[in-house]
Amino acid sequence: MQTALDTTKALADGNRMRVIVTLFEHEELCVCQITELLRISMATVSRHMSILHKARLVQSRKDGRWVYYRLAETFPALVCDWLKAAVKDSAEIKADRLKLAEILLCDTADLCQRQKQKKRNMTPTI
Amino acid sequence: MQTALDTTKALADGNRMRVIVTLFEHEELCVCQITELLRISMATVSRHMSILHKARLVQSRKDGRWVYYRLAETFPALVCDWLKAAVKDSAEIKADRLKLAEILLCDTADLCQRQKQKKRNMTPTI
DNA sequence: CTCATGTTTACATAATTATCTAAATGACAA
DNA sequence: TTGTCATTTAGATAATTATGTAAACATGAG
Repeated sequence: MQTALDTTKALADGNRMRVIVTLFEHEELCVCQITELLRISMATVSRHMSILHKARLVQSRKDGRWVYYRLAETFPALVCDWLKAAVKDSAEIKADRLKLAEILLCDTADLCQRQKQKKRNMTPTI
Repeated sequence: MQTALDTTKALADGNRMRVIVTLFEHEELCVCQITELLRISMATVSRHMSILHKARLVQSRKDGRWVYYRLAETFPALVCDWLKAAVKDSAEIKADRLKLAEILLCDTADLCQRQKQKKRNMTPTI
């Protein structure tokens, strides 16, 4: 039962579900692209991807300094079919689709820069 | 996406998953039968069933003082098929199968009594 | 109605999970 | 090597979830 439970637990988080659904439509995404999509810290994205990986829902490929994630071949086909249908009309998912189209227009390296940029532009508190 | 998320969250707990899998094989179960199976407090069982109900995975029927739960017609068929296959060889689920066979031999009323009995037999701490 | 009984809800607490910042790791580039 | 950059891991904290006890609710029996 643990394996099935790992699967449901991995999918029981909004951010992780958004990543999975996005991967239905885009072969692979690197961490900084996902970070830009979800707008949470890169460290948190990394932890989410690790949970998805341990549940064997995604697999990763390292290309230089970048790590790309894609759906794993072990992703349960029936769950995949169900989820695709279940989120078809979701407003949140539609918004992600548009957002990702924008993100894909950017160069990957620029995206990562953008993360840093945000930090530098932070108005110091106090 | 929220509906899909409610589904995965509802299934992302060991006790709730055990109940669902048990309901694959038994048309309906009352709260005290589930309580006896899971060996947690009746109040907690009630909350778990409420979560499953809100996610539209189970439906309930009231018969006098008893409440019976069964799989809902809205339970996603693909998830059902996946889960059945995924837990087929689970030791935990097999044990539940045996345990439930025992439970079904008892009269429903007696089962509830048994819960009380346990309390009375508790050796008082200090 | 009153009482006993099965279930649910309220409240408090323990356990788990999500998140951030900062430090560590691994890989390319100069 | 040394520095820089993308990612991961550590450590701390906030938020969520699971659980038990006790009180409230609902229903059948006398």
